Amino acid sequence: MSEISKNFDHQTADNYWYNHSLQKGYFNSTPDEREPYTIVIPPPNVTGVLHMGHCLNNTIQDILVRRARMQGKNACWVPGTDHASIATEAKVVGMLRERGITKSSLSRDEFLQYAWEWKEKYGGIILQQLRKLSCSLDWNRTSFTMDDGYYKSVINVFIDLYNKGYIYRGKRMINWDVKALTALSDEEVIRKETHQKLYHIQYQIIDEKGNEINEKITIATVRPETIMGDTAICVHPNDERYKHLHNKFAVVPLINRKIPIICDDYVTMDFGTGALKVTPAHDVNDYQLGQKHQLEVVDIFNDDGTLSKEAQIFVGEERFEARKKIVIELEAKGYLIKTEDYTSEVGFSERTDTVVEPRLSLQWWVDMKKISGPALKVVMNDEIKFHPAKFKNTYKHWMENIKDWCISRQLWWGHRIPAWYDDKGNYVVASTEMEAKSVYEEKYGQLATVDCILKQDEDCLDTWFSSWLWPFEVFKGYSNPNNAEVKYYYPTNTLVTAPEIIFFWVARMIMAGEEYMHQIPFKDVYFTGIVRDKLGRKMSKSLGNSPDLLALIDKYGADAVRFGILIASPAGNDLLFDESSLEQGRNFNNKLWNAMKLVKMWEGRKSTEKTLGLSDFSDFPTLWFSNRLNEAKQEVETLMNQFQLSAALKVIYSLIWDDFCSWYLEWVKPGFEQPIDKNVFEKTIEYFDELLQLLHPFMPNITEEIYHQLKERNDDVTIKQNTQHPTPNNSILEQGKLLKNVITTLREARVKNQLKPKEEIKLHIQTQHQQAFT
RNA sequence: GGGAGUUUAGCUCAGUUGGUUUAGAGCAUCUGCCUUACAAGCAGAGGGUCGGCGGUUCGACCCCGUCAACUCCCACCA
Repeated sequence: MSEISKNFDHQTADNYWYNHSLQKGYFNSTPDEREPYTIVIPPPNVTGVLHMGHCLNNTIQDILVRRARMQGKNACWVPGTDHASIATEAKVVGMLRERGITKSSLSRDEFLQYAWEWKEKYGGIILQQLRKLSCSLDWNRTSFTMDDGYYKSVINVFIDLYNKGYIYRGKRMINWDVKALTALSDEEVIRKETHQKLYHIQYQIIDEKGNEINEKITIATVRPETIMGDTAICVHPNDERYKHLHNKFAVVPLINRKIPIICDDYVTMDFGTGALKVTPAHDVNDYQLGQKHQLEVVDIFNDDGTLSKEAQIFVGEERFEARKKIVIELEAKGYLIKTEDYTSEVGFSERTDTVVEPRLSLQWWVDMKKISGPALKVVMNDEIKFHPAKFKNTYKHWMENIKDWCISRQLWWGHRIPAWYDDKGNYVVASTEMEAKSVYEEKYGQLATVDCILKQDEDCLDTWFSSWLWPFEVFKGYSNPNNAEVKYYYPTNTLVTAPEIIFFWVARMIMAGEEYMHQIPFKDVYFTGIVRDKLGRKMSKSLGNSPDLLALIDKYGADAVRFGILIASPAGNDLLFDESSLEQGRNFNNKLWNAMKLVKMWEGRKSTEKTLGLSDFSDFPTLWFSNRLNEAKQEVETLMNQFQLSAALKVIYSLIWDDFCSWYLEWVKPGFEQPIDKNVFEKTIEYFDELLQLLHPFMPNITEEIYHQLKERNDDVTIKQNTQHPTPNNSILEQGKLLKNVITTLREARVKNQLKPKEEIKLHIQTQHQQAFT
């Protein structure tokens, strides 16, 4: 060991000791006779860079895994990345645009080649960053949701669910992202309060024969550009104002289409004018109304949100441009009779932040009622435990009102849907073209002609349709359910994830686990808080309030970052991130470092004589501290078992700083250049070791380094097994408290009465102590 | 509109099946100290009528009611 520096140098510790443990292969796992402890990482987006959320999430996982490893379990933490179809495709499209290439000028294969190149180049970044955070992942097991085997399993799961009748193809109202040209699930739509205008538009009434009568009806709408898609006007059956218009017709302004006036109690009489224009192609509720009343569906939009030929007017205009223009025209022609300000919630795409367009489309769906059955039960009966438990309510509510899952995405980057179509719209589901042909022939007879080829669906599957297999597919559990690995590692132990993806991911993993492994995928789910800034705002790129994590690691060290984020992270609550907690972590590092320096100074001054420092009160300090240590270990054990990691760290922090450094070390500290009792010295090293072991899962680098600085040895803290913790002796602990009080009182007395410091205190302690303990 | 949750020191949070807590911790603040481990430190100090009101009780931060504020989820009236 080199000379001990004045302050702790985190960079040495971060780099050296972490690489050292990696080289020794401590983090690699293979099945053996030990009890396994398994965590699969929530795979970050392959395009991602480490942010504060990852930092919190992965620090927690690393703590759990390291602790299990130190308890002698076979700890296995599986790393990997998610192909993240929408996010990645957007990045690749952006990259191509910078090079002057448009996606539409490329073939599917050409595009995918660029995408894979991009993935190879940048896809590993986030995993490297996890190393910087000192995460003890089993790197040999790194998985990717589009690895060959994984890809095939996803496809086969689709085929299997289709054959079971759980997957269907249906025309449904979906959320359409006009920028990404893809369908979005409800969960990917963010509703925002938006200021709008409510336009009151007048429609001419005509009778059954088509003759104009002297009557008009006024509807209120925020979307005047969709009137060309109107196929009815709806009023409440009991609304006296409109009773005389039942069974009459109205004329859509500007395009003069005749539409019926229908009645439905869906309409709210006192909202707007009490009359509703019905546009089945462009509104979810209107679509349902349309189905009920068998209305015509007129789709007036193209994929990209411009008006189609069906609109008849403003064809090719962007939807919001068209809105402006149509308002002008309606006003000019006297149809617009009133405009009022109105605020309501509008859906925005989570990915592109454009206004979502409700749209009818043929999509692939999973019938969730058929597959979700056991997933509710295993959470409600605590077979899978949620921490904190309050998320059970949220989960229950969603599961009981579960809706079908739209799994097709109009993207190229992802798992291509294994459906094959002929030119008449017949289709079959099969894993390859060859297979598709034989299934086709079985189902529909011979292909009509030799030229008539089957064409594969252009769409990809939703990203979550691959990641819901993650807990078993990283062990090849679908393709080979009886392989030794999956049998050993599955079910995994703990899932650590964000509450935001409880439905996207957690619920669906439980369903997939039950469906294919006939077992739950994990026993405990720990939901972390959301990382917010000091002001309580969610961290996001657009706000620019997300600090550069790697810069923070450089500045404070990985251990300090881990400490800082965890100490500020109360169980079950959001975390308000503030750099000052990292400073606290750095200071704690330094405190430990200096405690080590102090103890090292005594090394050459061991004496066989009883030569206690400040006090001469026999063996009390060691007796007291060993009991205090055991007490704290029990507290930590209890807290860790309840997933109260932040509280456990606080216990360790105060054990080390207050009890060990401020009390114990001061008590046994010999006077300047005085010898120290050999026994006490050895005990002190022993306590220090145990403290390092306790702290190691939280702050692996400094504990590893001090462990080796303290004493020459052949092993590492990383694999050291935590020692037992006997029940502490309460009367000794009480005596310790008493003694602390006596000393504190004396110190106060010193301040007030100007007593001399050290010698006076020593004297007083000796006499007071004898009174207290003899 | 429906559901869940929160409200304790400047900030972030603990807390008790209701009685040794005259309500605790960390951070921040203030005061004094560069005392041979550590100023990234040490020794002290200040700071809360436990969201408001009412009730149950010998006794409530803890239980009940009510009001208020905030957060999240779900559904949504054009």
